[in-house]
Amino acid sequence: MTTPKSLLERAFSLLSVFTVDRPAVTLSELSRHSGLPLSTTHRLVASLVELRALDRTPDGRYSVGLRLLELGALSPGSLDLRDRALPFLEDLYEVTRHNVQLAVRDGTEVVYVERISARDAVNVVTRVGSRMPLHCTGVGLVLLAAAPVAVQESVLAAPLKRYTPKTIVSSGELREVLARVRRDGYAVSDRQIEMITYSVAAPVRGQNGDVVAAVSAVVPTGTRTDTLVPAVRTCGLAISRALGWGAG
Amino acid sequence: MTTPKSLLERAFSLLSVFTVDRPAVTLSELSRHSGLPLSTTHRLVASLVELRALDRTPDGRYSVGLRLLELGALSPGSLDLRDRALPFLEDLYEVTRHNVQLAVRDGTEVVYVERISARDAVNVVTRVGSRMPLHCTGVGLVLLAAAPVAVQESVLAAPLKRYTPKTIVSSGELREVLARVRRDGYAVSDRQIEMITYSVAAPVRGQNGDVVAAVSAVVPTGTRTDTLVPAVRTCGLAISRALGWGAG
DNA sequence: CCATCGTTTCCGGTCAGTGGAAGACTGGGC
DNA sequence: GCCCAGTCTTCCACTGACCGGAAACGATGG
Repeated sequence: MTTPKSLLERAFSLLSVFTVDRPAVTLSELSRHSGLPLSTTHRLVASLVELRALDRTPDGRYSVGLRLLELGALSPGSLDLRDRALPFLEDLYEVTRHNVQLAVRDGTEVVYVERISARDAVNVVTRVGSRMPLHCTGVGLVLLAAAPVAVQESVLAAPLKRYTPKTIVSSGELREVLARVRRDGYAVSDRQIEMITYSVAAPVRGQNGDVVAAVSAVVPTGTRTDTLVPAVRTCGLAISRALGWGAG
Repeated sequence: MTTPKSLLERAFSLLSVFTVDRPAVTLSELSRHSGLPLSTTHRLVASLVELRALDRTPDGRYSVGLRLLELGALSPGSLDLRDRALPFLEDLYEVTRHNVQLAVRDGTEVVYVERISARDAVNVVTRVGSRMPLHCTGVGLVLLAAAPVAVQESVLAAPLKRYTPKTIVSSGELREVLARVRRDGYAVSDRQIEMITYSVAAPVRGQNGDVVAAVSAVVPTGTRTDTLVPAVRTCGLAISRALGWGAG
């Protein structure tokens, strides 16, 4: 959308056309949404298909290629973290029976790396690979509380997006919440994204003790907390142990 | 590794340096393994980091960026399929308690899209995003049996890689197996990858009835089959229904 | 049959990308 | 402390890969 210059920028602005709501598009749609001239789009798309970064669907449209899934699976968090964490996420899912999520921080955003949800779970907006701001989700709060000061200040300085009446939008309040998260070792995001859900999140630590990820359970408003908090915290600790925290 | 020419090819040959065994590398390793001159590597890597396709780890090495995870999550199979299938995979996992996998076909290979495995499950070589040939895995056989004739012939014509003494390497035998898979509606891969496991796989159909994916359960050799086969087939049918098979 | 929308091909100018070389930085061997 | 080997970063003049307007091609449908 912005004015791209280098070939790589152009290529990525093409890839950025694909979204959850628009997983397959025609060549001219690609051209329009990316702002690139049609012939340029055509040439670039051909190269990307050649490289399997894009796939041509039977109906002539284009979609993201499996090569990118393959590469994405190598991103930090997907490789080691995901594999080691999955069994414990399963355990947590057994207890909660709603939604269980694993996320890492990328800059000033949360990226979800894994998610387990029940067929009849409260519908959650997040998916694997999707992004959310740090200030309003359970995992976001945990990750933000453990982030470098520069990142925290950067988030606190920017306007905080409101999702519901309960969303924290005051930087002062957010500071307090973060302090509480650090003290307690877990975060609660109560109806900050949707008015029908709240989430409890706990940190996951790597070998050197740094917070590398966060686990959370998302449940319908009204579910009792007393068993949920220990379950989520235990899960976070278990994954941390599996990652070598407190060992060599 | 080949002689790249266009910028995109160069960029992808850089990305291809990353593997499961080598998830983070230094700049000069990147240069060496990709065969690109150091300065070119440096410039390209800088652009890729700018675009978040690569990340710089704290120790100065590079790893695949979360942007690629995000994009990969939009690939066909990851988006609709994965989300709809997950709850049913959970159910199947409850029954088997070992490994449950969901895979799609990409050319003449299987790409795993989702996997659930127990902490103490038999160790399986596959991961999300990883590839395997079509002739020897349960999901591969299901997908190959339903693939266009051109793909089948292409696989049958090429030499079939042997993994264990039980791996099918004769194209004649493979033809018979494929016919059986089509007739029975499921596939069994008995110790064809590792001598300690076998897998049962069933097709997943999309709205128009085409096979779009395959589910499988991987269990230790010796586990009884009589309950496994119906469970896997049922799971395949359930996911197909969730995808709109047999409806509008 | 023509109009419309999407796709593919063509081609000369030009500027983004190239990569050798030289300089900066690190760490570790003695 | 000094040197050296390995790694990373910066610089810059050359050049061929990329650009994109235009025009041909091909469906669809009224």
